[in-house]
Amino acid sequence: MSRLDESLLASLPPFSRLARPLIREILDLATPRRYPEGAAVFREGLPAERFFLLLDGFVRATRTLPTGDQIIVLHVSPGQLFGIAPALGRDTYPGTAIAASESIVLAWPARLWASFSSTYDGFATETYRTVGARMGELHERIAELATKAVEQRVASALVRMVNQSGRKTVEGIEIGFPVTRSDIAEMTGTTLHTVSRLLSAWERDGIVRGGRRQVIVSAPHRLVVLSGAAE
Amino acid sequence: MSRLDESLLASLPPFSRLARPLIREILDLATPRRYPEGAAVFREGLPAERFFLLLDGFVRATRTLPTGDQIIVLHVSPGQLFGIAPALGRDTYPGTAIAASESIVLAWPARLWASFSSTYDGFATETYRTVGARMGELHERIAELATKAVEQRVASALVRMVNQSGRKTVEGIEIGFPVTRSDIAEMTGTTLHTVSRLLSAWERDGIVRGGRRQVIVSAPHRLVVLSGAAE
DNA sequence: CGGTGCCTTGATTTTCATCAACACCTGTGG
DNA sequence: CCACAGGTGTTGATGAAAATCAAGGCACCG
Repeated sequence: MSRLDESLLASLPPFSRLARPLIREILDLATPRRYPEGAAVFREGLPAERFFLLLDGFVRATRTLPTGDQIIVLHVSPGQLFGIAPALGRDTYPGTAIAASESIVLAWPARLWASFSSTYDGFATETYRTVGARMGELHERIAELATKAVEQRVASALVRMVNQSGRKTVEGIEIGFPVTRSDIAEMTGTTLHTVSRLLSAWERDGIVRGGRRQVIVSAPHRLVVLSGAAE
Repeated sequence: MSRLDESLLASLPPFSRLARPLIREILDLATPRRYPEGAAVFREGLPAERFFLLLDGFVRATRTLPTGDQIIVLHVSPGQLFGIAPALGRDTYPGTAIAASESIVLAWPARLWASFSSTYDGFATETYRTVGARMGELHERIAELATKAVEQRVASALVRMVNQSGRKTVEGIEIGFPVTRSDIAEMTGTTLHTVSRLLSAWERDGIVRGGRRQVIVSAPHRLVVLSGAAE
């Protein structure tokens, strides 16, 4: 297997304060892995033996309830750490991580967490900064679920995905990984029927263009308005 | 002001691994404060100048949306750290903290965070463990809001409060701080009308007894069933 | 070329927010 | 000490939003 290049990490927050030789050390401890679309990186409840960095692709974090319903908690974008249960003193993963599109990932054994955070200056700080940001998003989601109507929630979810993974096309901005109506329903706490109706209506209005497992947003600003975000 | 006793902290997770003299040091750096019911410990968006430990009472963390709606994110119980924005690399508080009942709190300046976590072994680890637990709760809440019906959500909220703050009385278990119907609505993303109707119905069924700003749960197990928790 | 997964659309039903009115408790100030 | 105001709680009537029930179509894969 070819050696990984240091530039992969140099610009990412947890590593940005580190000198090249240190990055080399860290990289040499990592195992690169490839996951095809739909493959699980780890599963809810299993021992948290590793933590991960997403290099390329998109990963979906889901959670299954005792009742059997599943919800999509968040999407991980390239450059982000995930599965950082070890950083939070957990010994099992709180959710399942599935590759939303083909993904390339670096994995480190959980026991290295402690040495990374004590040895590499800024590593822990930067990581906890992203934990803080993620908690902020969770609060946001809760607030949204508690107060907003379904239409606004679906609009928000699309806006979020566009911001995280949008790719420009001639038709508008395309969400960068396959999404089904049912996925969107699991993100917003509604049903695929309602999502389908909303997308159809928006398509008639020229706000989005939908395809099979695909959404292209042609009028992002109008979607933001629909989402009821702060003006 | 009288000197604080070391035993206050010795049994609490972030300090439990520390020797008495170290606890003394930490305690001498703390400012004790008292907040009457309804007083704000800190407010959303303000510079996070301090972090806190709740010694006695209950603190409610709320968040206000651009639209003006307010939601109650969580309740802090005695022995827990809160306002730990500094630990997550934030320089403002993400929410507002209000004393739900008269509360006694220790406050430390935010800049001490870094030295605490590097100097005192286990302090950071234990704190991040509680951060992890709190994230777990947030996931839980999201899942609940996304999949459960109002009745189950209200039942869950009561169960949570009972677990956190329940006091045994002759009539059943009483929630340990004043709660209005409207508070419960803000926790569950519903309206005070619906909460009132549910509590009335449950009172007829002998599951709870309600009073002004008070809830006593007489049949906790039946409430757990209603909440749709895992069996 | 049959099957499965994904999507759409209509009809019906349920849940819960909203609108509305009133009762009660508690503390305050005249 | 009483009146009254503001916060709290109850309950009924109504309507809108979204889930559920139902049926079918289309695209992709083996």
